[in-house]
Amino acid sequence: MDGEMAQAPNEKAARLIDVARRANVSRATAARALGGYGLVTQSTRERVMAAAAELNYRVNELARSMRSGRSLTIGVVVADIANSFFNKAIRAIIETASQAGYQILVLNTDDEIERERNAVKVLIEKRVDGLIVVPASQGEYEHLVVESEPEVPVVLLDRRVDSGEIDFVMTDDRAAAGQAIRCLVSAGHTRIGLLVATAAVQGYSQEMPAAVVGTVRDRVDGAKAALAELGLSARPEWYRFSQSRVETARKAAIEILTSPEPPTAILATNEDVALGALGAAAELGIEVGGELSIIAFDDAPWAGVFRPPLSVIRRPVASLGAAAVELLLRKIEDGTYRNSQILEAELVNRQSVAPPPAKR
Amino acid sequence: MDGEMAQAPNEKAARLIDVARRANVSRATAARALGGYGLVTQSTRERVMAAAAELNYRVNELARSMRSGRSLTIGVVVADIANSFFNKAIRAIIETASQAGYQILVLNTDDEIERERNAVKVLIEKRVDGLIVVPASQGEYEHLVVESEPEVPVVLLDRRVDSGEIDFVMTDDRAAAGQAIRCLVSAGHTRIGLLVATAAVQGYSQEMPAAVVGTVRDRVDGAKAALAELGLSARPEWYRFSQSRVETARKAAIEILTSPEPPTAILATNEDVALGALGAAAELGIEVGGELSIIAFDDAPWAGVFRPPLSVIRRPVASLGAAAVELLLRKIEDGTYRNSQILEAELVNRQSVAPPPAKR
DNA sequence: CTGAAAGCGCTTACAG
DNA sequence: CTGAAAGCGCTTACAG
Repeated sequence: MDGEMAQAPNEKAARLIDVARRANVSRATAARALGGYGLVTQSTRERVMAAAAELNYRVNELARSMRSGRSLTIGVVVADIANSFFNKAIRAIIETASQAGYQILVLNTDDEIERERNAVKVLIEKRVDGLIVVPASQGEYEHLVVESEPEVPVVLLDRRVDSGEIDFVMTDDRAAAGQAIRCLVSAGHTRIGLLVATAAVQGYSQEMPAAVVGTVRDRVDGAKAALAELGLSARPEWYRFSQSRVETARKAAIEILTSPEPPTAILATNEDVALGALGAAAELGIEVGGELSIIAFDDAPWAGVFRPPLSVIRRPVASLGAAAVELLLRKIEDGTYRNSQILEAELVNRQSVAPPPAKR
Repeated sequence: MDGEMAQAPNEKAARLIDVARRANVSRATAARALGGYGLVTQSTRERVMAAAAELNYRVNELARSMRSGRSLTIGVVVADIANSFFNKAIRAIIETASQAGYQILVLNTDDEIERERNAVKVLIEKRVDGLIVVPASQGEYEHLVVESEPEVPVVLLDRRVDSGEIDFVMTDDRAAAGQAIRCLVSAGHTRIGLLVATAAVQGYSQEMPAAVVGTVRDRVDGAKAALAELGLSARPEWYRFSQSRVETARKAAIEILTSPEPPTAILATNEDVALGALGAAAELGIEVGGELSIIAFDDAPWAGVFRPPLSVIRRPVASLGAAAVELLLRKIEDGTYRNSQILEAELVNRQSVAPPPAKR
């Protein structure tokens, strides 16, 4: 009768019971027809569907979640959503999760442990079914093991913590750093600097900060080990640990490049510090891919277009995001399921690596 | 008594009633003490707080939301979360919203209207308190006016639609494009091409697709109007409308640059197509900031470090995101509040603009 | 195959 | 200042 009016504005949103009444069934039956579970006759289902359409019914997921105990929501806690590596990962996470019917609640921490703790707390209160976290600290992870029943499964992305209890999905950055060093050395370099991005320092420093995250440590250790294997070592003056900001990294790189006997090659551990190194070279009039060789972690969108095209370590970021979701979903199904993953990275040697200048 | 045991794993999560019992008060009183509203004596509050801490109580926001009718969640529907403009905007949105106690549910549409419709539907079902949308289409917006009571306010980001009913926060792209053209013309250019990013086309085309979004149209119209004002016109061969992918845009740019009488300058309407133009120039051995001048929309992180440093139109992306949230929050408070905003963009002329080559 | 009832965990009037 | 009761909108056993 008022079928024509059903979508008029300013009507109270229809509830399940409104649909049920219009279809002349009980709420239970209406729920079954709409939810596609349990048994309903074809004709009942059609009647309910029609009623729902006429009333423009939208299920209240809040109510559904409360009753069913599953929110179909995953919380993502990330260091910096504006970083190109993380945002490609998030894109893959959103994609993979939504295919499975899950939505994503994203929080940013800027790698601050306090904000991470708070983010986890908020997400637990929102009753997410699981958590994907890029942890800010390797040692402080108590907030990540969520004790209550039902347990909230956690998967770490890109980094691990000092607990065997929490699964992670990351790349083999130790091996990747080694690959980069070997590439540089076989091009003839013996003086190789390291520009390392880390949230564990204000500004930048020459010493590795103690609180550095595992992934950062892997990259540094991997580089050092490869160097040692090749009979090389690195001077402290060639190292800088900088926060992940282009401007800060630029200053740090300038120090490296103006040291008495500067390196002829630099390994930069992420997009921001790579940009800093490139900026420093430009400012000092040093030709990249000529006087100075550079390899950077992560194949940022601009890297291949840069002059010279930048040699990079390409990490399988979309696979990493997808794998994190898949692992998390399995853990949501089965609380005892355990399975960390380490994916391989690939060196894409474009044109920012060249033999070192002959002058000595 | 079992205070020490309170955090033991595998206990059922404490509920309000558990806290209430332990503190010897009613649920209502416990809720008031915890929620910080209503009246409670100091000593009662302390007792409740202590009980909550001992039980490691976490409020169930799902239940709270259902009862209170507010989910403290905002839905964000964006074309491409991996685009540097949008992800900086999202960063600002998350920041601003979380300061006000709201969390963000993000969905990606790749500028597909069907996915946008579905995203809005899902978010409504999750009972978000409001929606920030980068709409994929200017004409199809029925799904964005959510009719039921209570109304779900919507703010458009970066784009508007053909409805006066929906508020938006965007930049004055028409003016910005005009500014870019004037900069190019005063450097001496008369042959200026346009490389336009749009989701309204597969691959790329010379004609402007009909379904192009308002922001794209603004940029093209703004450029054309400025050209006309200066007594110049543009040849169709100098125009390409390309989907927002570096590789596609590169091919389109190559066509422009190899046309019989190629332009000496190009205006690129976003990061992806700017990268395409730069890639094309490199491939053709054309020197940017010499033979070819380029201005791009959006100050991507790499733009200032590029060789030559890229001249760009810098849009106030963080302000845009923050403004969208603030507007939305006001609308959530007051359903009748209306207020669109158009922010100004700024031309940052670095070194990719130079006089055209003298040869003719 | 369908329905009546209970209940998820809160908050909101309403009494007192 | 505190408590008993109702209710937000669903789904889940349990009967029939």
